[in-house]
This record gives sequence, structure tokens and C-alpha cells, in this order.
Amino acid sequence: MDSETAAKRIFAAIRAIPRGEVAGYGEVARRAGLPGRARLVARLLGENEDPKLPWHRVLRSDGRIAFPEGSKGWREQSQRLRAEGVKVENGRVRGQRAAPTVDEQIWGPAD
DNA sequence: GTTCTGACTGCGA
DNA sequence: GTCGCAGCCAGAA
Repeated sequence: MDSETAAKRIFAAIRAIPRGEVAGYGEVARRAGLPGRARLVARLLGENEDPKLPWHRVLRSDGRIAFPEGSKGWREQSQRLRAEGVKVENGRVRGQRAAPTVDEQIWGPAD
């Protein structure tokens, strides 16, 4: 598929993340039909300007924010997550995880 | 064409 | 829990 379509799918997958929940880069990429393109997701988020896009719900596989602590994006993401009811401690997300085990739980059993 | 860099991931110590 | 290393893909120089 074209990179444009890939980006479109990725954005759709991110928008599909329910409020108060989080997902990992790898998860988003996989759900978008682009397994192994976690880095592409990160890149797109960096270029993205859509305020409607819940990019702050995208975390690393560790369940932590991808930014270094103290960064502007780091603060913004952690603050937004807390505003949605997600507990964030020192850059780590509590209560939820970006593990693939919850994929059907947040995405649904079927497409 | 090659080389670097990166909001990544998984595994082992 | 943390740290280091190798593998990985995509875009920019």
C-alpha cells in the first residue's frame, strides 16, 4: 500500500483508541495493517498537527511515554492522559498498559 | 547509490 | 526494576 494510505490507517487506529485508554506504537501499527512499523507511527505523530488526534494515548511497549522526562511533549502528554483519567507517574502510565494482550479489549473482537 | 538518525521492540544480563 | 545490544523500517541528507 502507499505510505499515504498507511498514514491514514495509522491515524484511524489512533483515533479508535477510547478515551482513558492507551495503546502502544507497535499495537497501533499492527492494527493499521503495518506490523513492525512502530517507528513510522512515531514519525507520523511528530509530523501530525491534528488536535483531534489523540496522539497522547500512544505509548511505548513499556507503557511509558516515549519522550525524555522534562520535555515539552512529555509534559503535555502526561497532563493530557491525567485529564482523561489515566494515572501517570514520573512518565509511567498506571492502570493501563500498551501490551498486545488488551488489543481485543480495546479494539473489539472483530473488525 | 550510501549513511545517519529516530516519539521503537524484544531479549538477555 | 534497570541497562545494553541487535534488529528493524522509513525518511532525510
